[in-house]
Amino acid sequence: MPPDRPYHHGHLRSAILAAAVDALTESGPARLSLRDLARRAGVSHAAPAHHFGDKAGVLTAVAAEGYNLLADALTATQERAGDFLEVGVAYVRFAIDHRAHFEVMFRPDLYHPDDPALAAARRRAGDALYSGVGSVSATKRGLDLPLAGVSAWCLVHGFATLWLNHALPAGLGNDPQAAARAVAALLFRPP
Amino acid sequence: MPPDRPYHHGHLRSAILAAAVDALTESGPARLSLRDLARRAGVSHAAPAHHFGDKAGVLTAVAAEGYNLLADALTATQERAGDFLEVGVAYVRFAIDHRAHFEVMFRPDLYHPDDPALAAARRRAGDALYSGVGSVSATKRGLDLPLAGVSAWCLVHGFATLWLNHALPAGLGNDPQAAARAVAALLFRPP
DNA sequence: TGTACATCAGTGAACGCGCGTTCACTGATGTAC
DNA sequence: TGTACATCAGTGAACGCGCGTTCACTGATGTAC
Repeated sequence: MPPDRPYHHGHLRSAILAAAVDALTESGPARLSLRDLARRAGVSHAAPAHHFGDKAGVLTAVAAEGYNLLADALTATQERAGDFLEVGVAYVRFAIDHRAHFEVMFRPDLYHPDDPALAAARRRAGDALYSGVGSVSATKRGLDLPLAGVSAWCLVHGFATLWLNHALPAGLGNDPQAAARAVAALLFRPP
Repeated sequence: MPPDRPYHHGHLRSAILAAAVDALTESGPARLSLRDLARRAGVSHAAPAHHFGDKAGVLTAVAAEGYNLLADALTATQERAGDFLEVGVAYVRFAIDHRAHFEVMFRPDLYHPDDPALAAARRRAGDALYSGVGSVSATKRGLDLPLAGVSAWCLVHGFATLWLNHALPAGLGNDPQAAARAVAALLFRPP
């Protein structure tokens, strides 16, 4: 009995990508398997490798998608709020809303870091992050601008990572955005 | 032919722990297998499970060891330098010198987070980290003390994570401690 | 000091499982004419 | 508009591998007497 589906999937690439995000959300990168992605996408078990080469190929696509989503989110916030503190908060929100992407993006050992599409997406996100640095108050105090940007990035990245791993003190409350705003204000808006 | 070793290992626990740190350093937690640890420790493949129960049991011991090492490092720096900036730099140094431990410690999904020995070690490290916060200049400026501590922690944790994943701009140079000192000074020592 | 015995750390053969990979194949698509 | 054919996305059976787990077992240790 032939399977109840057309021979050609049509959107296999995006179907496998969506399956990967689901699987990553459920169990993280360590348990990801191509056969599981095939099962989720309803295709034969060899199809994912046929399309992406190997597991790292799938994760490269996930990371690239993540960097593009992050760039979009940071740019939108910068344009809307025009405030670097809010861009930092948007970074934290992205990490929590797109945990699967976020957990892959910063683990280049999991994917092909030289992939052109990935590199372009990463550059977009970097530009979006740093274009907001101009508004950080550190500038007005004559501090080294790129260094201030790195410092801000480290702070929000550390916050996001620790929050996702339930490592931060319970006293910070349940709202990650409010907590991130309070924690980041110390660096972004010194008195 | 019987194996060329005594029937009772004598220090199996520490041998497996050392093997785990080696294996983690080489390939990370995702590729860790009990059979590989047994091979490295020169014991039968079922021995690690006999001792630690399962993989999470091994990683719980690794995490506990890591938190104790971190507590030692932070306390020693605080006593020697008496400067919270240097405690932050010591945090970064620990992450880089003990990458295997560091990568496990903040991934509670990998181990048994309620293990008593682990919880005690984590408390030691937390105390060591926060006992240094009293010297951060934020205090003098009337800021919320615990919040300043969290902020500092996020910054150095983010720096360490991003540095380990080669995500930071190349312009920061090759010396992680010097770079961490420069980046952290913006928060720890506002002008 | 010697003997008997309980304990339990560690063994090793066997098992079933899910995995990635290979490879000859299938059949839908699109282009040439 | 119709036919022939090349392309190639996706199939599915088969493979070997390393894994965690089980379980009857071995033998060193330490205690009781």
